[in-house]
Amino acid sequence: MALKYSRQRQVISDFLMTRKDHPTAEVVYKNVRQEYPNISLGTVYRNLTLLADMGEIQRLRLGDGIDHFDADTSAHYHFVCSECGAVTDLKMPCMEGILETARKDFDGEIQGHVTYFYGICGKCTKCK
Amino acid sequence: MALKYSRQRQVISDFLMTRKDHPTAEVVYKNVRQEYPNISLGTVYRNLTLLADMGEIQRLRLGDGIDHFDADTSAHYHFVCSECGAVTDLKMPCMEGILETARKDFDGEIQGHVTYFYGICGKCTKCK
DNA sequence: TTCCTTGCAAATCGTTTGCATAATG
DNA sequence: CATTATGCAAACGATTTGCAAGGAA
Repeated sequence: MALKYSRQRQVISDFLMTRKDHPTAEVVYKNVRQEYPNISLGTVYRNLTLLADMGEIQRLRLGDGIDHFDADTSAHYHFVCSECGAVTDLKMPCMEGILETARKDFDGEIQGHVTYFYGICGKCTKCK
Repeated sequence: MALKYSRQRQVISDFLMTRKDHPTAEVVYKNVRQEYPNISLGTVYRNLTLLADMGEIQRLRLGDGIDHFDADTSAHYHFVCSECGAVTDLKMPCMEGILETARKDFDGEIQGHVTYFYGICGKCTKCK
């Protein structure tokens, strides 16, 4: 399955690079559509999955049941606002040693961990 | 909305107490059905949601897109096997201070965090 | 020409909901 | 009797998939 170039994939990838708000497939679709009106939702999903599998982007599952995508593939943590659903990056360092701790007393191979934080974002806090 | 007793809710709750493998709604349904053949999937979902909202059980979102339920409501971490999907409890202590760390440099209110580990469980490691 | 990609629509999957009926307090 | 809960089936929202047509190597 050698990969072939596709304008659609390029546009999707480019769009994601410009955003740091971790958009959903639907949001990617709506935006890419402005510049590429014929693109279909299926194509967006297919390419997001493809890019994620290749490790070019990150798929985030943050508890709201909707997948979010992030062009920043470095290890970092996220915050999800329970009020507005906004997803933002946290500046905190990746927790080293957490895997070692988890491996203690565990039968099997622990490869990684997923962590995200939730609460009320700055914007929503002020609007109350 | 005063709660009224229901045999179905009781059976669902009882069943969950006997399991430590964090079953999905579907699994709860299939099992409860043996003892209560007329129960409907909708009722299972409604009651699981109800019990979770009351804090009697925990709803777990572990990245596989399917909700898992846990009768153990104490704070503890989980491991998900990428091979067979099994969910098990980890013995590691809850990470204190992680919220403090996350709050540094953050504009907004961080209320909690979700963490789970993934990899290959002991059973799957041996079967290769 | 090969075979990867697309657009479109239908299908899937987990979950929720409307409604008439049954059970609880 | 007033309400909450149920079974059933239809509705939902996010995502996937089959297929014939289009585009890249």
